[in-house]
Amino acid sequence: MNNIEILIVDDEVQIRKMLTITLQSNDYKVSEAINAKEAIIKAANHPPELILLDLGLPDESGHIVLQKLREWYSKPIIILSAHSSEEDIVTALDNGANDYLVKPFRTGELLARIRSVLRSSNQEDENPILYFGELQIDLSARIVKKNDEIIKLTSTEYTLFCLLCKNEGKVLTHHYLLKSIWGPSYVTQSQYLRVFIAQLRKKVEDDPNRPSHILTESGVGYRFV
Amino acid sequence: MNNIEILIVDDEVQIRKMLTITLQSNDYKVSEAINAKEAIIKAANHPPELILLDLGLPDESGHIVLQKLREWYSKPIIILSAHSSEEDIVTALDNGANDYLVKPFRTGELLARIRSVLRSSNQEDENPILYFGELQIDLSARIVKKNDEIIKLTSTEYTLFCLLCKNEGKVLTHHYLLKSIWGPSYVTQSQYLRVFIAQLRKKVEDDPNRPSHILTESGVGYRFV
DNA sequence: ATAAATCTTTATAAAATCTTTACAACTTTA
DNA sequence: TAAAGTTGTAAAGATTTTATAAAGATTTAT
Repeated sequence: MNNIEILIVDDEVQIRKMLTITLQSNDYKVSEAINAKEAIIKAANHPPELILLDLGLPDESGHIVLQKLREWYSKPIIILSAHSSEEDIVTALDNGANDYLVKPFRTGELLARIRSVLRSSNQEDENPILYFGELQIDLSARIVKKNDEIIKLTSTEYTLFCLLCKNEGKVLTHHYLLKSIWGPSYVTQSQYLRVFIAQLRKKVEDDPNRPSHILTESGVGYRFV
Repeated sequence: MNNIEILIVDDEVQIRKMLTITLQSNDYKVSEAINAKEAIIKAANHPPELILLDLGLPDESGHIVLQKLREWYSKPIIILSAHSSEEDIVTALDNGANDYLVKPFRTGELLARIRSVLRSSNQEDENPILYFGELQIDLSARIVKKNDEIIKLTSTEYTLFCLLCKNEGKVLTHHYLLKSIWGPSYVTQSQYLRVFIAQLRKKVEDDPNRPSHILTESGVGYRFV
């Protein structure tokens, strides 16, 4: 079970049953509505990740249900309908349906179309932000803040700082840092490291003379806490 | 003309002609490719907003073209195919196609499905106007205003500006910007970017010498705030 | 077909960053 | 504590990156 919930809206019990079995055996969580009224209520009370909507409902046209849902519901809606007229299809798509399948449809195709619309609706990017006391590093935005103010770091400074932060608490050797940032042919250039560590401390530390985050491990390397 | 460009990939001249006329009369800008090789090259050199891809190409299967495109192209691809087998449909959808239409298709339905996938790829249904201080960007109308006055941006300038605005606060690398706007074969042409950033600043910033919105992250890329 | 607009390329000045140097300050060890 | 080895810092010089204008090429509109 992957916890993706799909709401089936259809008045025919055989179709609901068939869809439910198909979807459940493909690890979706299913809920059902048998008419327009119930569809609106169920969608509102417990919004699913996707809605499969029949157009031929007993109490109200599926087109109306679609319009009402789209006033607030922005996740995918796939129309399943016995009507194959171009007018129905165009109307439904322009009212915000993400796809339109004519009954009888093939199960594999339905599942593929479900995967397709879920894929394109779930393109949200997660934003991993690291927090260390007054410091925060937004890796996807490539931004470092101290007390909520942006600190301007050069490309190399940022790379070095990230490497230290990602290995919080660990001692990173001169050798390792030089190899990671400047490449294997620079492992002897310890002076680079000293210059950049000093610059970083000047920007990041409250008192660069008594660093509280970037600590020196004499003879070995540096450690971030 | 709304400047939304669609690439038609089909080896049959009648179909290309029909599609071109249909799309152009609906205000789309059209380019054409007659085989797999040309499709890849044209998409890479000048990425369109949407690709209509025939599966039956003379030099290589459309399935392969789809896979190659999806390695970097993230905008909508709609398959147009004479094959209606479930296997073809499922394969194409799982390879990243956004929709699959069986030939012969109805023109109105094609246009509705194009509108549908473009709508969900732009995801700005809720708030199609972005505000940043004195600037506002109407994504659906493709209009940028500064202090309520329309700023005239060329197509490329607008695409670049949109990309920056949609990722407000994030640093976008040269590589990413070049790949998104000019295609993967232009990732080394940083000078393009500098020229267009300069032009954008001249139009958008109060003082182009001291930009307040489009910031430079030296050695990395640009950031919009 | 011509004019206008836009894109691409080139050249160069300015700015930012990196590298190197010199020396001061600190740590470790005997 | 003194000597030796390490580390920190500032600043000058070298290099890379960026900004900008403008000329040439291409595309688009009339």
